[in-house]
Amino acid sequence: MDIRRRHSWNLPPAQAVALQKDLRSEIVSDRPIALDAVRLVAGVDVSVKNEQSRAAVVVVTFPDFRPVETVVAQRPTPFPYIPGLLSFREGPVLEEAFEKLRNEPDVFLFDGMGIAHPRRIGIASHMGLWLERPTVGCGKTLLCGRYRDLAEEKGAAAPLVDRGETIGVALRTRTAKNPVFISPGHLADIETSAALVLACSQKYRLPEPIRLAHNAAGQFDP
DNA sequence: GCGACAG
DNA sequence: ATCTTGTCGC
Repeated sequence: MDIRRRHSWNLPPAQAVALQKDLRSEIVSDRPIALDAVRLVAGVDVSVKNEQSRAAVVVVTFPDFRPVETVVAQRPTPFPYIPGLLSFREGPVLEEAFEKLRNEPDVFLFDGMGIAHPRRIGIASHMGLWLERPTVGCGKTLLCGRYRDLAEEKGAAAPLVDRGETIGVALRTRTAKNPVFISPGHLADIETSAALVLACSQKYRLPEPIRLAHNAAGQFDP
């Protein structure tokens, strides 16, 4: 699919932070996802091994998760892992993978944060600006913010709050398992983002599209 | 200054 | 993320 390149990824950390502060005003995080109209959901993930990064995007039907397309891309890892700057590490290889996509997913699920980020522009939000489509962040561990204890049952949720601002939700996708952390990426809101992730969670803690992308990105031979 | 810190 | 075997529990 056609991607709107917004800037170079090749920036020193200080400039990357400045760029995030500049782009954050463009993020739309209060727009409900039209869940009734969702037919295709994409799961996005990146694996890294020996200086090489591999991205995988798996498109599945919704709400029954039949795989309709898988694309992968691989290239040298261009940027170190710096908390808060993940998009500059994974952005280049993701861009390459997205360009190979023949389908136009209604929404993209990312392994990582959306606005639940110190500058409110995690990888799901940032790539949302390039994709110009609804994106949702689904992280396994917290980058910032706090939340109250939540019930043990699947579906239990608690607001994720940072500096007095509600930036997402801790959501239990499996009973008695650790919650995942959901936040809108772009063109989405907290409530429908959480509803979508829950609807995509079947037998495992991670929503099906992300799980499939994780497998496709998997371990590989550099 | 100190602690925290997606993948 | 990745390095890594067996092992405890449903």
